[in-house]
Amino acid sequence: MELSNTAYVILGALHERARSGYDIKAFADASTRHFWAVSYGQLYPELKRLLDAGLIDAEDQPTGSRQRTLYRLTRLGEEALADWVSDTGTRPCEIRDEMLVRLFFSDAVEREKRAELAGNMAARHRAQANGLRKQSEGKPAHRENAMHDEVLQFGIDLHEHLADWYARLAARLENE
Amino acid sequence: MELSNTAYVILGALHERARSGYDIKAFADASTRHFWAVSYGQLYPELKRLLDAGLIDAEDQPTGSRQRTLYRLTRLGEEALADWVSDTGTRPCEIRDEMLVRLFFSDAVEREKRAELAGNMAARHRAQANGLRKQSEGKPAHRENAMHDEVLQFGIDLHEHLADWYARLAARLENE
DNA sequence: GACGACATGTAAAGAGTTACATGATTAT
DNA sequence: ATAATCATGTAACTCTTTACATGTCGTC
Repeated sequence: MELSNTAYVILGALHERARSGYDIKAFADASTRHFWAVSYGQLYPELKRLLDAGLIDAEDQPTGSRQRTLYRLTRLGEEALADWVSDTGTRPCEIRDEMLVRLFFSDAVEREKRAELAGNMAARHRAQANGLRKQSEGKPAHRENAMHDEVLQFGIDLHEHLADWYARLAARLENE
Repeated sequence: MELSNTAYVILGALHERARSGYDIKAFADASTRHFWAVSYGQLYPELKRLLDAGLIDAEDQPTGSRQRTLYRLTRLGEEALADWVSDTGTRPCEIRDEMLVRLFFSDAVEREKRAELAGNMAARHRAQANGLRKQSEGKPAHRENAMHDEVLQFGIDLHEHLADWYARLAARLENE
């Protein structure tokens, strides 16, 4: 049975430790968000599917009268995750950037608008780089999750590159 | 009435000149594809909506008995496009990269697999950079569409950056 | 007592892809 | 001839977001 990529993000989150749905969401927001976002609308139905498929187990663990379901990987789930990660086949990297579409068609508007748009894009990526950097400063490196740190650094470098690129463009457009 | 971003890509394509649906798709594939892809499944229904909304005109222009509908912007469509491009407000840049998700969780597999994955990602972006470069080599610069060339160069630089980044990671993982 | 974090979920809508179906024209 | 390109479209499906609904726990 085919699993969605989001399902594998869930399996990956549970590979580290048992988590609640809320916790999985928090994990994704704090780590995969910049290249794979997950919303509650997908998360909870997906957890049900993974449970039915026997890839995860559920355990009730309420705090007082606040309900809480802890999920953990089954051996089957562990295997499914390992198999999936082992596939090194090429897949497309999808980018959808509304501001870049506007920039692409911005010959239709005045130079000032174009420069402003480019400047805002630079700021957007600078902010994102800073947000990711703040994440990386907090926690010490874990040997068993070295790739988590690599990918975080990847995001910082990427958004720094993008911020620099748009800043240069904005400067050129301002002095045109 | 709210238009989708894809609708604006269509308006933008028609801003340059009148085009058929097929031609709009070819334009998008050759220019906006690397940051905003468009499929036939969206394109033709969207053309109908834009027609109903009065933002574009349709003219029948068959070649022999092969049907062909040429679309062009109305004044209303021209205004809608200019208004949309003039909005410099910040919008998120969405990235969804399945291979990067695998890389993120690849602590679960052997070093060789990790290195192979990173190497394949480097190759993927190198190929994409080369594809975009080929596009840019063909045609001479047009003053009235300067931003088209800027955004194309943006794509080349971006994928070159990504290819370099993953190549360095792959090298590090191989020598670990 | 109020606020922020913890916690679970659904319904509806929207966006987008894939696969299919059909047929004409042009270049090799 | 036959393959590539030009050309139009739909149906089914998948994915994802948004908005809503509900309630608890810990802290200021």
